[in-house]
Amino acid sequence: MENNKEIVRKKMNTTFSKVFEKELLDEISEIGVYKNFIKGDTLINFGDEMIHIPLILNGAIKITKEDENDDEILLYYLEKGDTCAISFVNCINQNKSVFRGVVEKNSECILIPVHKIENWLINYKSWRHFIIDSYHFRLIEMVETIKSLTFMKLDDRIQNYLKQQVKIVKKDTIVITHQQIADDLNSSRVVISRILKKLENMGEIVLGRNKITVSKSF
DNA sequence: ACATTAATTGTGT
DNA sequence: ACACAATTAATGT
Repeated sequence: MENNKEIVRKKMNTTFSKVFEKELLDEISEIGVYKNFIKGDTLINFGDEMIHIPLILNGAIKITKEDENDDEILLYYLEKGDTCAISFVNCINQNKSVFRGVVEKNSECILIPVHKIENWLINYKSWRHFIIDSYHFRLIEMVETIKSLTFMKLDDRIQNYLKQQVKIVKKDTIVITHQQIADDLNSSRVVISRILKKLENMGEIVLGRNKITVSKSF
């Protein structure tokens, strides 16, 4: 694949040109592998060895963790310009992944072999910043999530969830069932249905089978 | 066009 | 939480 290099370079320039310095961009085009993932693909699973770090060009990846009763907890989504910060820990100590990453929306990624990661931390300021920022952002986001878990009513959690989805698909119509929402928020379908109905009556959203349309002001 | 069926959503207890 | 009713989409005839 000789033109892989070209693709990587072009893609990097559109999404990451502001983030990384020239030399690093060069290295990435040398070594990165461009990959396309479609919805439903599993990027990384529990126990998998981390051999690559993904840089997300677009689309969305859903990151989950399994709890004791092996149901999944939704941690966060990776979107354009993101990377899986948590996975760096795994790489650096050669650990297996504790998380699962499933493609939520067709995504383009550039895969970076892990052995480069550490060198770049030393050699490139922009890389350091990228990683640390990424960590910082995740941390903030997780704090928000915890806050919403402990303090916020399910009503608000659903609203947050919907906002998130709207952002991901960039449309105001989400294709999803109540059951799936319930799974993501660790609630039950009936409760979700009731709250969604309430939101519909308040004019915030319009419900349809397998879809939810949020109003403009949402 | 109509009937059947399965999946999703709504509601009362 | 459960059970059941109602609605919707898909499929076959």
